[in-house]
Amino acid sequence: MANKKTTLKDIANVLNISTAAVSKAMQDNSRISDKTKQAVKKVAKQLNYQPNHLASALRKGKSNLVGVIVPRTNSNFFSSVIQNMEEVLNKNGYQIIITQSNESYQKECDTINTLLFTQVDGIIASMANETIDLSHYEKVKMNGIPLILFDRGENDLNVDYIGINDYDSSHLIVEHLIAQGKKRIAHIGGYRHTRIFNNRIRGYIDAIKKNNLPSDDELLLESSLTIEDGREKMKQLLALKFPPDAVYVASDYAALGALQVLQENNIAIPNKIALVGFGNEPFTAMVSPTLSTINQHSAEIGKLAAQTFLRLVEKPNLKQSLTKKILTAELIVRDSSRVI
Amino acid sequence: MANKKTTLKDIANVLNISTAAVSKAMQDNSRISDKTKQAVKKVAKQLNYQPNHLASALRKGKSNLVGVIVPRTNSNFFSSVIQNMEEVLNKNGYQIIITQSNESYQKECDTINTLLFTQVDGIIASMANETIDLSHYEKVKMNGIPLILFDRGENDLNVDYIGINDYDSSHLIVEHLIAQGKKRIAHIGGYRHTRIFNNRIRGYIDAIKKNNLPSDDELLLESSLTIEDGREKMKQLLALKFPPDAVYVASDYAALGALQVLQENNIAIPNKIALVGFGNEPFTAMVSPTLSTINQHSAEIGKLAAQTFLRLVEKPNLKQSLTKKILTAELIVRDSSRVI
DNA sequence: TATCTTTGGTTAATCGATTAAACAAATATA
DNA sequence: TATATTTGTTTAATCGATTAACCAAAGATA
Repeated sequence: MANKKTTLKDIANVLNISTAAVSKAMQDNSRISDKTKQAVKKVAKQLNYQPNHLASALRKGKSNLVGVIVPRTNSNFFSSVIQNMEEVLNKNGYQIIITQSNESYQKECDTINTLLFTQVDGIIASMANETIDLSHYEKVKMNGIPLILFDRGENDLNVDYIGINDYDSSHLIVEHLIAQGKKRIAHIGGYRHTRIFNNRIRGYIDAIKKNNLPSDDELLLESSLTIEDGREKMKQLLALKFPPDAVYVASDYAALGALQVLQENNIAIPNKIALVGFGNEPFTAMVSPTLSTINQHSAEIGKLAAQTFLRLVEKPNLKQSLTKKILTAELIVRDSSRVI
Repeated sequence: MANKKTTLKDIANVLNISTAAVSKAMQDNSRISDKTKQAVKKVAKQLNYQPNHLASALRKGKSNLVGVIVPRTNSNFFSSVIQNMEEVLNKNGYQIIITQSNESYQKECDTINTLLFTQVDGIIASMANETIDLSHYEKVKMNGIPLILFDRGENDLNVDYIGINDYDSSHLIVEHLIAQGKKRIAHIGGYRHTRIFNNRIRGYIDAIKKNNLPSDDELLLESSLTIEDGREKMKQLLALKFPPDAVYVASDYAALGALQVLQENNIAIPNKIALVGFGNEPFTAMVSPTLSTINQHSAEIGKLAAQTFLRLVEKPNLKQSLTKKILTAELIVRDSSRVI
């Protein structure tokens, strides 16, 4: 039994017809007789025929592959976005190639090269923390394939973006904390150069001002928002002459670190210090006390990103422009900030 | 500015040489003069040439793509395995396509079809919980490309496997719990038809017997090991006439569910009931009390799987056989089971 | 000087599927 | 009956990169 893969030609030889006829039969072309179609399919099954995707992709100029770039797959947010994206795309005949940037600019560049090299039909990405320079993304645009950003995007690229209203989310959180009687609210944020974190910071500052609360520079910290960062920054806040009575952390992971530090110091949550995270990672409902957070609608984002790609990929002479789809985030109040 | 992608032919036209010469120049073939090579590379850069991977893959009969199948990407174990696998493979010129089976047999079949269709050069997989029938994996073997299993494998497939010594891990855990003075040890396990869970169950039973402890059918439960299952099964154990004084859970997620139930019932951990999980997910070090667990060496598994693939893919007339690489798991004792 | 080697390419076939164009036979239409 | 249309299929070109085989010119060797 030869191990060679079966090709259209093999089927054609068996039936003594042309490969063209076989190809058309497989596609149910109306110009091929039912008799031939049935014969072709029967032989195809017998020979365990697997179409060579490379060949058809080369000929058709389409790989039916979509590249997906995320900072990491191991957060529930990204993994859920991916899963929903995949569902929509699979249904429409596309496969996805998932890659991780690990928050590294260099890895993101490499990854984009790889995806272009693999001839993907489009790229759906969420940018790494480190990324400031955008030339690698410009390269994607120059290639004429759709580029869709989600969550971590950048206006300057002038492409489609799907995300939540980060600015308003900060208002939601700050006003919720004020309603709980909190007066000195700190923010452990991400780095300003990332648009979403910048928006959360701006939202925080404006909400503080709007409500006539003290806006103290000491209360606003930037970090990469890992668990370790959360611990570090929380310690910093506790060491202040006037520590905050509430802390809004721009990521659930960092919030978890902050939570640990509070518990290690036997600080009553939420009475002494209230805590709110961001992202609605599953563990936020599982830690004790349960953590208030923002639901980012990951499933919806995944689906919308996929649909956007599908819409764009149809357009022959693609010329993308900044098109934002902003979902309304939802505050989930749990024990860590429910004073009552 | 035309949006068409540059091909070798475009470069050849500019320089008035053959595409063959260009192709060879790009590969630093010794039969091409340095002058030509430099000229080619210069023009290639100017025209922003991106080699068409489909074409070269088709011609060379190699896609340099490796398919990876995991139940889900959002556990730290799988995400870490993937990351390490990716590192090794990237270094050797391979890209990976990550797919998720979502623990579904049907999705796993679809996924394999997709990967074969995409002409991957090999598949590295960890099987879905649901999977019992193995014919889709047989199809991979018939295709003549390497198949490597990790963590969730199956001897009957006769391929390479990388995992830990699950059977011995159960002994480690049971004996640790006995050392803490525990006498009635329960096991919330996975389904027996999955080899690794079966091994953990066998290890548990044998360790119990070996140490002359009561082996009570009520103390051994099977489930899919989600958080929800953990909660459910823990409640079941608490409802027993003689509840256990220690519970060994075959997954950290289910252990977390069990932990919640214990806390909701104000049961002292570990004094009244000790708890041990499996997998060393990061949250196990973050919950309170911290959760004892088994380190599965995810990084090592990822690297070994990748290396195994690289070794196999070189072999022209591949004929795989059952080759197991078993790593020694390590028990991490934390507060949930440290009685002293 | 005659022959062999080396250098630096060119030509043409190939990977497997797709598809525009051509064509013969059967059927319909006038 | 003559012409037009439909049906079913074949031929041949194509996607872009690779490579075996070939070739001409320059340099080395006897």
